Amino acid sequence: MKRHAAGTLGRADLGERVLLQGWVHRRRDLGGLVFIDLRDRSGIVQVVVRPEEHPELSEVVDPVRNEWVLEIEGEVAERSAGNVNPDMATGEVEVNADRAVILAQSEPLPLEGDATEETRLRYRYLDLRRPEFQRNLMLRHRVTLETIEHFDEQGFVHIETPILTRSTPEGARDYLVPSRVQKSTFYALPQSPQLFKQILMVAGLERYVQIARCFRDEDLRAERQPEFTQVDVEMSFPSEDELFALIEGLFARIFPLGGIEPEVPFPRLPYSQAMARFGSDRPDLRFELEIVDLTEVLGDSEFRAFRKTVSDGGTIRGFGIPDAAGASRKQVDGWASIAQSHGAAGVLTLRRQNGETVFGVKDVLSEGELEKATELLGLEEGGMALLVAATSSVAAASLGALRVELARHYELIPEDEHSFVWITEFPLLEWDDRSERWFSCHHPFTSPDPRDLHLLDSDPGSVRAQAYDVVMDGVELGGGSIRIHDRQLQERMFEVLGISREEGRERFGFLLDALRYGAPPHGGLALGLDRIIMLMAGTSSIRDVIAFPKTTSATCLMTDAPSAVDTGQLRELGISLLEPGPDDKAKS
RNA sequence: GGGGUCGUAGUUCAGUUGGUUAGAACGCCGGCCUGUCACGCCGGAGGUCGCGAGUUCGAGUCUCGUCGGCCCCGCCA
Repeated sequence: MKRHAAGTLGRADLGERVLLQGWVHRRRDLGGLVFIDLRDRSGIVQVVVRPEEHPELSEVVDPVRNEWVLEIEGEVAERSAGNVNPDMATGEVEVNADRAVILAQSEPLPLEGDATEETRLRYRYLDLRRPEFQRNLMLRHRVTLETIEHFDEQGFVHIETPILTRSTPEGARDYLVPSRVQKSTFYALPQSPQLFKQILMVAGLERYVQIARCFRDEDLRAERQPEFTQVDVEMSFPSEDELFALIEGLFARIFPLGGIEPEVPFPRLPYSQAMARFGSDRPDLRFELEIVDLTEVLGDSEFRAFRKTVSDGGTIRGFGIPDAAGASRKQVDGWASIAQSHGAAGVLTLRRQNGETVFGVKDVLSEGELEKATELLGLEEGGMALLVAATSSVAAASLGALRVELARHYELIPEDEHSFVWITEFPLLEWDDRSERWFSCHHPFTSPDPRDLHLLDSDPGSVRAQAYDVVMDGVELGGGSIRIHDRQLQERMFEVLGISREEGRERFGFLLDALRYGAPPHGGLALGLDRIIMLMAGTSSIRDVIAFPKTTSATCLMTDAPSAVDTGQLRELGISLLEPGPDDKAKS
């Protein structure tokens, strides 16, 4: 007999003989009557065992406990009116069992629904049994399929690129894999298939897509794992508009699977504006709290901290929050420490109460200054503004973080709304004080904006890139750029980045070579699949949409990876350890 | 690398100013129960208070160190 899906049974199956196989979700033994909620991937159905009618069956079922695996045969029956369970998808019916086989026993689970994440990660296979996890993984499956199909329809080809590749020590730290055959050399796991996809364009594939695993040996966050999945895209002869439309089309197709209907096309916001108005290159636009520049208005005030900041080239910025004037000293202190963690000295408040604006520090601002600030901040009765005086980047970072914190605190975020936005015109380069050189904001193959090309030598910091990010609800979902396809320009970029001719040859020679043989204009982007699913599933950590994620210290609690290896393996690789491992048992 | 927070029964937690035998719920074990659906009722077992030092007559509680989970900063071209 064919196996039936427990969660799909209903009135349509009345009188049907069914075979069920699944887990005992819960067992209720009333003595002369036993109920078993049997669960499989599709859901749960109630099975009834009547010892009086089937004594032999009763004997089988008697020792059964939660999470044992059973095979049940029986007939689908209607529940009498008073016994219907309206909270259950299959609540109108039940299965009268006449045969039962124990397929597997189970010890009591070391885990309940509300277990700590540590316990849940150790017994991941048990946690994954929970319906919400199964839903998340099935959603991920669906989105992956739809994504590949979307790109297929647009003429893209799914191509796999190497996992064992070469280290390109610009950017994130590489995961290294020692070569046994070539002693003392290492492969690196790809941080992204960047160079390969560009080379595929040179190879004439024109349109490439890959569901690609990427690896970065950097510290973790709720939305960052050492290995993660990108929807990696590259196309020849592109325009930004075409690329944007392609991704908007994808989002319009996949997000409804999570009950979200994006409005296309997405608005576009230049990076400089995003930083100035929202203090972030991934602004959450579901709420206002827009940042205002008060340098002009307050820079000349009696308040010494303001004067000093401005004379040192800094700025004074802030934003107003309606109905926040009643915030306690303790709350403001908490916000100050958020600003401090981003490098600011603290925060200052402006409160609008009883028709006048009061600054946190008494008697240092003139009435005119207060008036102008009130107007610029849009402060109304009962409102409060938080101000930060600092360098432009510290002010932006602090206020950007506070903007999100305050919106959460005052519940200004409409959780059922969503905002998609393209952040465009990223800077090409960023100065690093420590190593005293320019670094690429995106990567060294990003094309400068042709309009700014003439500034490349005279004022590299103000050159814009043909680079863009796509952002949803304050989360960066992906980013990309139009690439350099001209060898001379690429070599010039290396020069600006302080990468010598020899160095460039050694690290990226194959790309430079490829660019000599008719490289088409090309560009693309990569989307963080884990983050997309996370937002669709409505969770706040990508661990919830990855079957086997790692902890914040990059370990796997289930497998205990990474682990020490025996000395024989190391010897074969020509490796000796400077420090003994954590559980170095000197296995040999 | 830095900051915050948590770690007590199989699980989730409570545990007062340091003071007798460390509690609860769920789970587990035994018994009863024919319409339950978080079934109910009666009884029982279960603890290296993450680990290691220290202070003290006495430490789950205080101090230092250490390990681990989570969040954040740095980092993530």
